[in-house]
Amino acid sequence: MTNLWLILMVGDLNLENKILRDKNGLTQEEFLIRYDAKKYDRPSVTVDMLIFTAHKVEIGNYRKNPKMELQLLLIKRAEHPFLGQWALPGGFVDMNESIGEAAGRELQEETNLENIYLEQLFTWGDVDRDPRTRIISTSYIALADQAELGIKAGDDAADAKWFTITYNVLQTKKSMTESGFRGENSVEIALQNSDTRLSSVINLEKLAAGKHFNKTSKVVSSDGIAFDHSLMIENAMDWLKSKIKYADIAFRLMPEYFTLSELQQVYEVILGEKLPAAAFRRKIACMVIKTNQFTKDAGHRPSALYKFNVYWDEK
Amino acid sequence: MTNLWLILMVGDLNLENKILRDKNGLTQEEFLIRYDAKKYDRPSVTVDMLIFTAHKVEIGNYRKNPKMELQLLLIKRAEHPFLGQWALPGGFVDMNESIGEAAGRELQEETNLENIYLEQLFTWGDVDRDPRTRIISTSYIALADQAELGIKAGDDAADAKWFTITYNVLQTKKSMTESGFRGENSVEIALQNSDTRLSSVINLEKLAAGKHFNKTSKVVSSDGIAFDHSLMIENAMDWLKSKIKYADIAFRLMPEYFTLSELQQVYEVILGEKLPAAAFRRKIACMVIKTNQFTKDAGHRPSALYKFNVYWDEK
DNA sequence: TCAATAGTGTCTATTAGACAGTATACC
DNA sequence: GGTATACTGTCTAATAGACACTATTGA
Repeated sequence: MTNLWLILMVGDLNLENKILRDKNGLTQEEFLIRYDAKKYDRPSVTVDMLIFTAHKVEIGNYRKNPKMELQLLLIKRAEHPFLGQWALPGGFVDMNESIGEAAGRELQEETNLENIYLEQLFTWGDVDRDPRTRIISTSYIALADQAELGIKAGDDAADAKWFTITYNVLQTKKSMTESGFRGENSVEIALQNSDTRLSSVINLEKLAAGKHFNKTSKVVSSDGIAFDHSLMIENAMDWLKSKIKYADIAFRLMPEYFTLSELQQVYEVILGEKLPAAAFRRKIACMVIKTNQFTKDAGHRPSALYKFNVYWDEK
Repeated sequence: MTNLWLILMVGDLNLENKILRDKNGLTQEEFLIRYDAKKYDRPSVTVDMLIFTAHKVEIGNYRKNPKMELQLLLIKRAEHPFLGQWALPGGFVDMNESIGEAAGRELQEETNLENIYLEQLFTWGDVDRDPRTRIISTSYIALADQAELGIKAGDDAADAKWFTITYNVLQTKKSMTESGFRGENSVEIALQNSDTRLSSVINLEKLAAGKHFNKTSKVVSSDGIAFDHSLMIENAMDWLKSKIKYADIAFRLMPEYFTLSELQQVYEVILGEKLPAAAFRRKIACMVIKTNQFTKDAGHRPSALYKFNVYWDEK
């Protein structure tokens, strides 16, 4: 049934193919009827979701601004393999949905949110990355505003929880080789919530020889994080750190109205460094629109509320 | 056999899992023995290679510098589907190789080159993107120096040929909507060699509403290009255009020794615009090392030869 | 009044683009 | 000498960081 429909569609799109015959004398229609999709072993395909949000934590001082934290949604595995460990939300791609649709569906199942920022990051295809069978997985990043979030556990999840994530550079090494150099960085991904702390150490190596180089990342230790998900998390953090410099991804973590201080804190928690306030305000001025609203009860001078300027990029 | 080995490996890596039992009372080992990988239909997985090189074309004037062109390797399909049309080199991922290894293998089969720049771009997972069966494909970009290239046809290829590629913005439209705006660009990907011209027009739409936006790309016409490969090509060109601004990818297209004018031409052909020479030289000064060699027989003032500075990024 | 943050103004150093001007080969 | 390209110097405008300064609230 499905096969027949496909043949018709392709036939329509490529009229000239109707008369072409291959080395066996078959037309495209005849070829497709005979095509045996089960001829080769096939891997399973899944999507894994990196759902981030920015979370304000109140500090016990009425004067002080709340502290901004970056959070990631993880699910405690209720099934083998990695039973009891924490994993990224995700699941198998159905045969009748695109991988982007699968990502959207998983996101909806976990957060009840549609229409939020969602982007494909990377496809993980190591042979032994899943002990069940050969599974290839595409990671997607989703950025959500805390205000509109609600959490619903998926069917293979005992528990879904937000973890505050920090990216700690433990060590950077540089050494010369005969033909180039070797750079070795080791970073810790720490995930913390009220009752659990997860941690993974990853070694990032850059090996340059002549005009070529090789980059590898290896898990040194992974405490409580399932599969190769600590690599996916490191990859996503790295993506955030670099993309925030030239794109508007920080705004996907903000509510509709926000202060420039809150926005700056989001930049700082992702980049892992303090930024000079005056320069920051000048630089993002073109990306925001000032409203005539102000914060209240701040314990100090109130702050103007801003909105994202959707047009900032369109000269 | 394979299953058993996996179980042992996972057992070793996750000692605490040995005693954990799931809701059916199974240990991880027992679960994995019972796991039926054939339970669900699975898509096929392939890799598609975007192999680029920079090619100098002599001009019939002894004084004039040769013109730099960007070239892409395509293969004329000898089999259904899309028999007789041109496609990116690629193939199925074997069950015992990672997708990165599959990309490296395909690259080696097509160009006889190993150890050249290779990076994953995007995974294409639309349900109907291949008329044979559900096929998910990951595109990889490879950048090669023309000097070290040799071409060998693959087994499903009647012919492998280099095409000069140009990226032509046909139209840009911006219009306001109630809640945001719509940006519509239409670009032509033209591929030309001595006896064939291929062309595809693609519509890129950016739809912004409130703080959210959606990007879509659609093939308007595709003349002689198989599958969704014109989308892959547009995606790769876009990637080149943006990444060349902050990374050292241009050098992957250069031979070991090159002039700054040649380098500038590579930037210009990728960006599709002329650059001011003085500013260009200042900006890339930190990425190159001047040698004491010069070009000869140029018909005009000779040019100093430079090498890539592998350390440029490592403060 | 003061603690804490919000927000602005100015100086300096850096850098990109504009553009003119000099240099040097080959015919 | 003329053509084409190689390469440099200088002016200007824009911008990031440094830093000092002012503004505004709640307790």
